Amino acid sequence: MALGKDYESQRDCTMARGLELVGERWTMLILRDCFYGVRRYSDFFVHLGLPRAVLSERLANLCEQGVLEKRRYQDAPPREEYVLTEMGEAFWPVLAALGAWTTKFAWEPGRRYRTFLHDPCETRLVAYAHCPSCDRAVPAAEVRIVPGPDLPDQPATDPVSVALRRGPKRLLEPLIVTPGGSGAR
Amino acid sequence: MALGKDYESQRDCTMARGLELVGERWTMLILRDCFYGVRRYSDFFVHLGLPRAVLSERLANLCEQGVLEKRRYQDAPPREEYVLTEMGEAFWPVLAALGAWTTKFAWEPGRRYRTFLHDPCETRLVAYAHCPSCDRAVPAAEVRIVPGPDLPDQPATDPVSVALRRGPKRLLEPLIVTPGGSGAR
DNA sequence: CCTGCTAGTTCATTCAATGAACCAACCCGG
DNA sequence: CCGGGTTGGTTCATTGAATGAACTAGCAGG
Repeated sequence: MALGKDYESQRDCTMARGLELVGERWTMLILRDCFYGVRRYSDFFVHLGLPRAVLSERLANLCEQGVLEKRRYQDAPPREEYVLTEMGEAFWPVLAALGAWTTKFAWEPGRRYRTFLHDPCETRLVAYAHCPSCDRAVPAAEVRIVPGPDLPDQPATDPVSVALRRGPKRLLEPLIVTPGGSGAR
Repeated sequence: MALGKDYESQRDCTMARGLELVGERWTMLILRDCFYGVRRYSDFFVHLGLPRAVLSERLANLCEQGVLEKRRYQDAPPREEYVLTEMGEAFWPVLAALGAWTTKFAWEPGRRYRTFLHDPCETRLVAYAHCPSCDRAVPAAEVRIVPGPDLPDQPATDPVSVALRRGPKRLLEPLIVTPGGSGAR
């Protein structure tokens, strides 16, 4: 599987679950095009230059997941368009964060990169994880990982999953992995 | 190519460029594990359950791009660890946004999802695109797309790229694509 | 009736992911 | 100094997805 969509071993993680929805090749670029205002099959096709079969499959998948909605905007001749749902529009922070990260750390000179400004004030966007209570940006080092609830099913038994359930623990702290029960490293 | 890494047709877009760095299958999950505190080859391996060859290739790639650093933390026996660079740590908002999006829109009941809290105040994180000037979250509809600079090389000629260069334009506004010069739709 | 446009489907080929096996360096215990 | 265990890989046959080209279908307009 190539950038296949399942990550069966990662059932405890929302990020992995998200990647099952949008992590396949081309999918995020299709969503980006939706934000650009692209709505028609043929426009996605000419802009992205991907195989038609892949485009069809991805669009159908995104509709099925509720990220896009396919709707008829004209009856004669029948024409369909793909538009972002509320869920799809809510994906914007992910793309904004990705674009901001690349702009800062992987900018390649000599390319005509588009930029994104806050229209009213013409300021370049940034993207943060945010704490609604403190009302400020939260760096990874201040984030606590909280293991998921105990459920009747069997939890993952690999040493790393076990260590992550031992919590509490913050991001970026080295994880102490104990292979089989004794201390390591 | 399966979630291959190049998107040659998308040279004008920082998001596509970012996906060339981290968009391949497994790569973002490796980064997530780095934030979890995983550092050793064998720990990535047991936790992710991916083929060793893929893990080796992805780690080498991330090091080459400057996202991770491979360093020896012990000489006898020689042991290596992979840690996030400044660039790698700056990727956190992308993962946070992805996790928050999934939590809100694609939560599957019956899974032991980990959650992420701002440790000092125990508040669940959100993620936004942010305007440093207005100091507030910026929804997609308020964002202006600014075409990249004019450069000596040949710009993309597909109708969608042409339409995007006509700007100014906001995200989510339907893009008027003119196939070959006459109005469409 | 003929042409063109949109929105696909089908299919042979290519290339990456998978998974199992193998390998090498090193430590430790006997 | 021999054998077993751990770490950190590499190699390779197999599978399955992406690619790209060809083909199809519905409909409008002339």
